[in-house]
Amino acid sequence: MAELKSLGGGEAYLALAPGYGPSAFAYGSTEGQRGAYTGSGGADFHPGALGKSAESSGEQSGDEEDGFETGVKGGAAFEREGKLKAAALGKKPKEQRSLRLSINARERRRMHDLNDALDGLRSVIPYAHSPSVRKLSKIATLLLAKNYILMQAQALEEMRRLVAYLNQGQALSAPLPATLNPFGQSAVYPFTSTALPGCPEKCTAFTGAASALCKHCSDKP
DNA sequence: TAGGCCATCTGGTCCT
DNA sequence: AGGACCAGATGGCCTA
Repeated sequence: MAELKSLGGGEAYLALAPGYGPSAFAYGSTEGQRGAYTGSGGADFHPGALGKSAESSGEQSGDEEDGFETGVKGGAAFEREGKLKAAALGKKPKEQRSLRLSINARERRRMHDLNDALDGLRSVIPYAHSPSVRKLSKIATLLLAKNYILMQAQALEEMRRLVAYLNQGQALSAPLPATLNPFGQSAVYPFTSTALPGCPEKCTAFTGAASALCKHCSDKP
């Protein structure tokens, strides 16, 4: 399984473990050649209909074709098992098959929704969106998103500290302490509860309103 | 050809 | 009972 690189101060926050890095996605093929729901069973799934609402509401009429005529795994086995189970449940094989098709369609829709959500996630992750670059895999998307969130939280924390520091009336020309250097290695994992001296008064005094960047101000009721 | 990634089917489990 | 969620299995496509 992929291992995330630790999130250090100036480290590339979107780094992925080997095999999930950008180079792994830059091998030319454009998306759509694969992963367009043309898998083993999807006999007549419409590749263009990736829209969630369209997918979810107007379920394709190809459910009846679900794998049974396309040689997909489980066809004959299912027929056999279906008959057995149908007998056990007191249902006709036809009803059982219909139920199975319905379940399959539901599961397919669920997975499509999941993929739509992943597409949405990809769209907000900063990486090379280019026709020449293959889209992120699912696992890479999740790992990248995690790192991105951590990076954002860290940047927010740095900003809070910077604001608190400036609010203390320090001269801007003074060298920035190492703990406030956004590019330093002293970054602390987000959501630290470090007290900011004088923050409650100074934030409001300086801006006239509680600072949205100040953890303590935003924590105030 | 092996390995990675993916879509789909399927049965089981849990929840409403 | 029906739906949602999950994990395993299977087979297809693509790249190195």
